[in-house]
Amino acid sequence: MASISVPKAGPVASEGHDDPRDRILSAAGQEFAEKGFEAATIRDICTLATVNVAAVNYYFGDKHRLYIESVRHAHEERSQQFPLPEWVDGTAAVKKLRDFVGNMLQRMLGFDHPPWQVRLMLREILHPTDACRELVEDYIRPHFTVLCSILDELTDGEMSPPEVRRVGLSVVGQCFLYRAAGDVVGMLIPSNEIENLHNPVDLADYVTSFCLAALGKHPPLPTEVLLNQSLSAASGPSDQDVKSN
Amino acid sequence: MASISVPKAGPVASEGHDDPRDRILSAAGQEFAEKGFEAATIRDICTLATVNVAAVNYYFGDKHRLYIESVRHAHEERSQQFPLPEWVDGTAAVKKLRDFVGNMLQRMLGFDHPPWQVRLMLREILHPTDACRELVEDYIRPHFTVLCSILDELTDGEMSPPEVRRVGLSVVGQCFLYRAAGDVVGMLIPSNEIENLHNPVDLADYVTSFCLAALGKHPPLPTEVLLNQSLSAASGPSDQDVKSN
DNA sequence: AATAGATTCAAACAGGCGTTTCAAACGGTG
DNA sequence: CACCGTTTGAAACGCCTGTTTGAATCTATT
Repeated sequence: MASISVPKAGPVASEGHDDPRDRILSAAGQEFAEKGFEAATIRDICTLATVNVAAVNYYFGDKHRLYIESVRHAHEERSQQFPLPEWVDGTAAVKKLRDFVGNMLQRMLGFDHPPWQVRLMLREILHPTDACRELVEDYIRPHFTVLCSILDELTDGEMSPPEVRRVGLSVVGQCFLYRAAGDVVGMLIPSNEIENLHNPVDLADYVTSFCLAALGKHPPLPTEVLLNQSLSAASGPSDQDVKSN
Repeated sequence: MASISVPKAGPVASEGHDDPRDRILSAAGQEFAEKGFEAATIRDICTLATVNVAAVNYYFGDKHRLYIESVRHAHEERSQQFPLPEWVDGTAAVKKLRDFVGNMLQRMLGFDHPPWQVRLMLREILHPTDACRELVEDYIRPHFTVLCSILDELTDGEMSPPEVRRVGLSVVGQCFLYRAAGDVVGMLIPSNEIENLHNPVDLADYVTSFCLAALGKHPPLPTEVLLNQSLSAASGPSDQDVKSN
């Protein structure tokens, strides 16, 4: 009784995408991302995954453990899709910052509709549950650490680590708003303006410029056209294709 | 049948705080804020409000309309608690910006634990439902408009309205991160650092300085001690009071 | 082919949910 | 007091939830 049979808990578990376990994980991620833990139902998940309701209990034990696993699955997948940029030695810190911001915005906002993985992770960030700590340590902290090291390099150690972290949060915050409160932003800003100024690419240029100007590494802001050009020109292997290695 | 009896829909509805309708509204706000729409149960709400379950149907019709009303109730209460700052003619734009940011952070982060009103509104911002549009028009847009006018004044019209809005979102985003993703921020930053650098007052100084520096209205960033002093000194009457102790 | 285990399935379970019912209690008015 | 509309109360109604059951089916080894 109750001894949740763990059928394939071994390391070699899921490869084929028609593995029922994978299908459940994927369906659960989408449902949890869209409706949240409470509102998503096991029946809907199983219908979407074309498996019987009992399969959830069979593979994961219960709904809560399915949720935990689906969050892990989501951020592992997303890590592979958008790996951290890597730069050759000697890359200018300014370019690194622009690449990083571009990568972060691409990851957060996506090209079109952001995939369910991002929305699921966002839910966990906004209303943390057990799955949060792992998400932070495996996914968020590594990214944030890279950002801080870029900022530190950029300012030649003029700022203390705590100050660097604060600036890092400023950078993240500017991007995060669009992801977390995107609907409200869309209500505050005319739609044509959103396309022109608030798309991932232009936003990356803008946020970078804003940050550089604040740090005194660039002229003050209302000179964006020039900055856009210089930054776009400077960005060799552009965003999104970061995984050039 | 089903003609939801609206007992006191008239203008003079609720004053005394032992009005059952008010008690339900308050209890519902807390429950919805803490658990979300789906997870909050009418039975728990009614227990908290010390009324019978039937009272919800009697006063509000159903759970959904109770939710809508509780969101409205929350942002109306919060608007009174933290009204927009008002300045005498001739107040420096720099000071206005600092006041505005301070007010926003106090409203978002509160002195200690943010009250349920803020958390309920946050839920609506993050996962908008029917109640969102009203929240935006009555609460968020007025604030954002004030911020934009301050930024416009600050830059002497050097920036176009769209550019001003973009800078406005940068300011909001930096504050919003702490409210929406506060738990994750707490995991990324050492706790003593949070108290020292990430409290509402110091954050207001920092965000203001960051923005001013980016706009070229102040020296670049790593000179915060000086800026802090000048800004704090400049802040005359209001600041909604940051509890002067 | 036979066996043993892993996996799937339809069906049912107990419990909690939002909502409704209808009678009792209330409170001001003739 | 008797009246009547308003408000409260305990109990019940379906419905849907997560979970479990036990038999049927598949898969691979003997």
